[in-house]
Amino acid sequence: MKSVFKGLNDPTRREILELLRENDMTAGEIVERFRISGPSISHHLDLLKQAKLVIAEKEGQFIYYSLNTTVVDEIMKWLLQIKTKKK
Amino acid sequence: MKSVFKGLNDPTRREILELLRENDMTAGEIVERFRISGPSISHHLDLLKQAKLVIAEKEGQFIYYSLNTTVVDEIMKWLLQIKTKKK
DNA sequence: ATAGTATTTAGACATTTGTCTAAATATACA
DNA sequence: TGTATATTTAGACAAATGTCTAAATACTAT
Repeated sequence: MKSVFKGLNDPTRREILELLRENDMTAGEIVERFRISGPSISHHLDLLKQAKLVIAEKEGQFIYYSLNTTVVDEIMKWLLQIKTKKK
Repeated sequence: MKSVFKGLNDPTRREILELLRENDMTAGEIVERFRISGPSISHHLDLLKQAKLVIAEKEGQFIYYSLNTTVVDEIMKWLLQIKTKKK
């Protein structure tokens, strides 16, 4: 939960999630979309992975990243709970 | 949007939101619920206010804080969008 | 084996963040 | 007016964060 909020709290990471909504992508393809260095993107991908917001799968020399939306449900549940004020 | 994610990215602030779900509270009442100093809580309240997650209303020497859930809708919308993968 | 490509790991560095204490501001009341 | 209460503002400081370059690892193909 904590790691999910952390994962979402960076514009680059949110943009990565938006990209992955369209298509699964390799780390390299993701890097191409940003002006940030490869290692920095790799670090962001690691945080997203820790938050279980993405899944990484190795295919040969590439690593494919894809969205994992099950964790998003948890956050939505929490937000919905907050939304139902008692008073 | 950015400030909302930031607002949500701290356990103390999330706990404050959960408290305010039950009842509107004064700054002092909120401080009592934590072991953190008054100024620190005040700072968290300020961030929540900037994110428009809470509303502050002065009543005499007290300041009442209450939830503002309209911003939560925005986040939920974004999350829903992420959830609807294209591929 | 060697060289090339894809990606991550390591380490450094500036910025942001969360916390604190001390001081300032605002209101209530005697 | 003066004192107590409620809350914020200011400034300091350690820890966390996002970025970079250089080096390491893993796989492919010549």
